[in-house]
Amino acid sequence: MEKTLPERIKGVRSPPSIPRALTKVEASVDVLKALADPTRLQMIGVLKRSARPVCICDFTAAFDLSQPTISHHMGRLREAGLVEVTKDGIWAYYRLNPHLESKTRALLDVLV
Amino acid sequence: MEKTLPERIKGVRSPPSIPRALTKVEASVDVLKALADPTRLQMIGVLKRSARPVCICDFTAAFDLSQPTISHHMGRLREAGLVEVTKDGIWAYYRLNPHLESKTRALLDVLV
DNA sequence: CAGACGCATAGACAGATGTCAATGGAACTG
DNA sequence: CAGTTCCATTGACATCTGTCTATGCGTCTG
Repeated sequence: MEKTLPERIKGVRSPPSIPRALTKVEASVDVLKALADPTRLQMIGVLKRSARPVCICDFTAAFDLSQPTISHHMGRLREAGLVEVTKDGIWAYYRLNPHLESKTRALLDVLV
Repeated sequence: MEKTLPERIKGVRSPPSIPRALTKVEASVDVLKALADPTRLQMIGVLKRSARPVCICDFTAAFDLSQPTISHHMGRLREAGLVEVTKDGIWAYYRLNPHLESKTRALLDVLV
């Protein structure tokens, strides 16, 4: 990774090409992987539109998926740094990470 | 998919929640899946920054991946409608799809 | 304290994904 | 025409991913 497109070497035939530097990209990929699932993208949409943190039990009720699956998806979003959780007694409330990088924020603004 | 967060039913304990409509999201997910790979995201970056179509042989030379793997990744981008190919004799030139939806275009502007 | 409840973790499993070597096909060259 | 070159397709394989059931853990309530 992180290479430069080469000049065409095999000069036998007429060479085309456009050399270019490749950019660092790994961080974006982690966020994209986290968002590249319909359930998780909808979850993020709900959280982004919600003024207050949302109880995860509401997602469990809203999607046709088991409670552990919902928990798994939210965990993926948490690992990617997209959401934060706060516990209140028995409940877990999730909200968008308020300290998202501006690039990530811009991404969400486009997506949801 | 495409549901509404329910009113909290189990009124035994104090209920929280924020009902909300979930949005259609499938199209975005396909694009996100196509972009959620470091090789493909770099490819898209190169194509986006390039004024002219880029020969796929340049990607084969630039990445430490086999030719079939590069071809496979470019195929994924093509299936997602992100790039177009034109053949010139023996060579294949790829460019960004010039008719991307504005939302997709905005996504790429944020990402690369 | 005993039971109920919300949520996370563990384990299992099918299907998708990233990678490569081998092959095939189209187009150019001599 | 025979050989070469570029690229896509195929088949194989290990890993990742999404899903479920079962279980465990912390918290509340009677």
